[in-house]
Amino acid sequence: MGVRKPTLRSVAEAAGVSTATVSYAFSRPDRVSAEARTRVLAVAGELGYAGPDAKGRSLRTGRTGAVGVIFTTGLTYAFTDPYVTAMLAGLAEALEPSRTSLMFIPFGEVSAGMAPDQVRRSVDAVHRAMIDGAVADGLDDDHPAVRVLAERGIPLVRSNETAAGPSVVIDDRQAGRDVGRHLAGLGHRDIVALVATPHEPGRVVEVTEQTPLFPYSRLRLTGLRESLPADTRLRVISGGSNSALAGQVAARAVLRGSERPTAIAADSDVLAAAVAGVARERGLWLGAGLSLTGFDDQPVAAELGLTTVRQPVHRKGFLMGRMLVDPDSERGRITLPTELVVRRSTGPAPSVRLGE
Amino acid sequence: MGVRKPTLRSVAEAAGVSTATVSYAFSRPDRVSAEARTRVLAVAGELGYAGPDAKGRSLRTGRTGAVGVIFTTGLTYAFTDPYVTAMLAGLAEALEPSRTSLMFIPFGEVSAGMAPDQVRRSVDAVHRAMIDGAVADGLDDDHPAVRVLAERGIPLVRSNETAAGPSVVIDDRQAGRDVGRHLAGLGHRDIVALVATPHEPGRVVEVTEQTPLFPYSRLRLTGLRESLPADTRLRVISGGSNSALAGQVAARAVLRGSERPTAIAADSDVLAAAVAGVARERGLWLGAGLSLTGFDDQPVAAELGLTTVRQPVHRKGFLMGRMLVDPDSERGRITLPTELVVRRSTGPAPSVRLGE
DNA sequence: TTGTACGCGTTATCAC
DNA sequence: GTGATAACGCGTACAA
Repeated sequence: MGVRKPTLRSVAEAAGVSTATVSYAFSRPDRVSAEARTRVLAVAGELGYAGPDAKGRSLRTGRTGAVGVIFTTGLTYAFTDPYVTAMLAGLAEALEPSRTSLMFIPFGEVSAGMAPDQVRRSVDAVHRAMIDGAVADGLDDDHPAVRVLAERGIPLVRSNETAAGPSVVIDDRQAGRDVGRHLAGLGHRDIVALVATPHEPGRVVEVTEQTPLFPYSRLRLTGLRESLPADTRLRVISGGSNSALAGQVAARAVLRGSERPTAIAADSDVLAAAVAGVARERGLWLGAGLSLTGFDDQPVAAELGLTTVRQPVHRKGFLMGRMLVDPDSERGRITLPTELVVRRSTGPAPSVRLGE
Repeated sequence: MGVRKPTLRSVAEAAGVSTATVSYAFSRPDRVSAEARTRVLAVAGELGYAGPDAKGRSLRTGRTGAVGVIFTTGLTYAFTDPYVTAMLAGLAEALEPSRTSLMFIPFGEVSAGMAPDQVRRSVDAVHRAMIDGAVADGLDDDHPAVRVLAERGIPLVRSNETAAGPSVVIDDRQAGRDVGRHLAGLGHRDIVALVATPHEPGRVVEVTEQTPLFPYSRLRLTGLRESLPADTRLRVISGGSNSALAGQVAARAVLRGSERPTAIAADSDVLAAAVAGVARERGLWLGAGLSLTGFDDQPVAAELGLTTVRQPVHRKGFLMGRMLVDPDSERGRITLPTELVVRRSTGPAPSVRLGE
């Protein structure tokens, strides 16, 4: 006596109707007589049949009712990043009306010299994910995950400007220029750009041409460079992936010794907040001894009086979700506005530099 | 000429082999000769076949490679709650080795008088979710989501003590007693317990016997009551679901006028942090004019010098995940320890009360 | 309402 | 050791 789970077919047999009738009784009540329906439901109840199986249904319909989010940072980090959570909130809001679920797909950090076996396993995860569409932030066109999704024919919406295909973006290069112009206008000629790079935070690296960068960082740096006078000294460093720890170690390295810059342009408010903490330890006054900019304009920026670039993160997530779920929504690329919000963390560069 | 997506069968035909061979070529490389394998992969490449379809495979194997997380708070709120994100981080860590994905399933707030239609749609979402297992926090046994999962035969791990079945819990009642004993020992006899309730934050309600509470709140309140002397005045209020806003409105209501308590026991650090902010506005000194306790011991608690109950949230999530993916892991119920962390936000009750 | 192809792959079993 | 055969897995949609 197999006590196997009841199926739609077994219910149909027990109720003496066709499988189609059972299916309709559950999924399209109006397509079946009330009488037949109650009978089917009664039998189903007796047998402990809970309704059409999700896997069978999705095979048949070709849809899964879920949208994937590809993470390249490890979910543990992702959930602590306010940029990410804000975007997810917007995404969730867009999906809620259609009751579409969200699926989180962790993909290791490829560029950080991931072992081939690791890549393979990550690719497999993307391959196996039961999703109707996907969103991702900062994946270049040649990223394995992007390739796999394309092969599978799964629509992908990204939020980086380097993406070919549907995307919701900001003008990162222009934002970089805005920051550079602001700092240059205040007289800063020795600047450190602090970016996040895809590796475990804790180790400080000097960023060179060869260093793998997130697409947005590259664009912002381009903008930054363009807008700085030729005699500006610009160093680019990273303490690892976007986190307080990365900001701390980087700030400690930079603010120690005589090579201290007059301004630090951080690539996120999270990094900037960490720098602010270290600056305070060192007795540096933001906007005086050290100027500091962030990015995103998360709540922490206002709290700290941080000059930063405001971008509509929540809206970004919302629009990405809409592109996937709403067939009537705008296609192609949507560019959202950014705005430099000047607060008290930036000020005139110290006018006299010793040792020059 | 249908340009339909290639299937395993079409690849098999094109390569002149059986479907089994193609399947093995992708999923069990060792089960097929290297020669046949390369041929199959070559043909697959030509046809643009990306490998076995996830939906077909999952129907056949009965597995989806994902576990669900049931949310009753709206994803938008969830992502901003440090308790939730910490638990998710732990969960993600447990799932990562098996490359299991995480699926977020929003379920409206049932107890808050959800419309029947809403309930139905939420139930459907749980029904349709393609998951092998699920975790949930604070769902009672009679919650619709719990019922559906049981009917579907999907393993569920919860983190509330009221759960029958697998769970990872803390002793909430004991934690409540610890808080009560601490406050009573400091002489407090007029206490407000501030809890989260499942409704939109912003409106303050006095909690009565009939008010729907999260299971953990009920237990903590029981413990709190047990440990307070008989002459203690205890009021229980809520400003809505766990959030800064809920804490703010509740604190404003409570700290205004002559009915002000000498201590507030908040059910989370998030709520307590909000209370601390309002207290500061009112010129109340924590630990002197007003004593305040939190719950969870999130980083913010240490920052604010908040007396709170420490619970291993990350570990909770990790163990829940392990129970689902690791068949060798401990079954049944795991109880994790809590600890009252006394900081400067609690102090002796003002010795003389006016108006008594 | 019902009969019945069809969606796509997996895996035990068998034959060489 | 390799490859093929064929029986599933569960529901949906179209035609009758």
